[in-house]
Amino acid sequence: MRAQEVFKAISDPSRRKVLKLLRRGSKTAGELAEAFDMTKGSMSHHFNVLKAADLVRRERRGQQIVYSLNTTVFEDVASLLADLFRVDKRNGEHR
Amino acid sequence: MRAQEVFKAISDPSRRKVLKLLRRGSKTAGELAEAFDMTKGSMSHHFNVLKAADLVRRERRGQQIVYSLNTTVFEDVASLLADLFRVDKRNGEHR
DNA sequence: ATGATGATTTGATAATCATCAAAATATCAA
DNA sequence: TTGATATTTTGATGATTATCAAATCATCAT
Repeated sequence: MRAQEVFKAISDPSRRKVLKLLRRGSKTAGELAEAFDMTKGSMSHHFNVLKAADLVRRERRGQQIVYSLNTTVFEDVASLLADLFRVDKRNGEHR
Repeated sequence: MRAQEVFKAISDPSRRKVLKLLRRGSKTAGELAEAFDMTKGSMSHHFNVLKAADLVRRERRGQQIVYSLNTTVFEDVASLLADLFRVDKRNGEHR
């Protein structure tokens, strides 16, 4: 997993909203776009960022494209975050 | 907690490195800056971003300033992340 | 008060990013 | 193949961000 791409992806509120919308189940690009006050082109950009971070899956179904959450990445992100905050017990405070 | 500021803060590799350095204990601004190939001014900028996100504590000690991890935010970030990926059991898949 | 040291702030610049409108691609249906 | 629909890609623009050099601020020691 690329921490860089994942955190960048999550740092945008629109993209977090997309992820939230996908919690209830997969949705087409159009369905997702409807929930935003933004052009479909812009939305497509966000989808790409989420895909690059491997946070969503993409699947074509006829003329539409269905997006879904990729929950397997969650564990990676979580452990990465835990690692980031894990205080080292050895070695003391600054003096 | 401001999700926006926290995720933005964490999305930068230099800032994540700062957090990692602080896991072993508090460090002065100068000590932290030494670990980077960057001016102290730039580092100070990163410190500000981390502080704004409440990810670090800042304390003056004489003529130096000591930074330390604020681990209490960790729980907030973790639960926010969990929420983001929590799949809703009710309501089915896309049809 | 003066100088030295540690750190932040400011102003400028280049890079990255979000957004739009328009063009391009893919699929379906006639 | 032509047209319609769903979506992505491209090119441009404005906003944000990371970075630097220089200036400023705060503290300490003389």
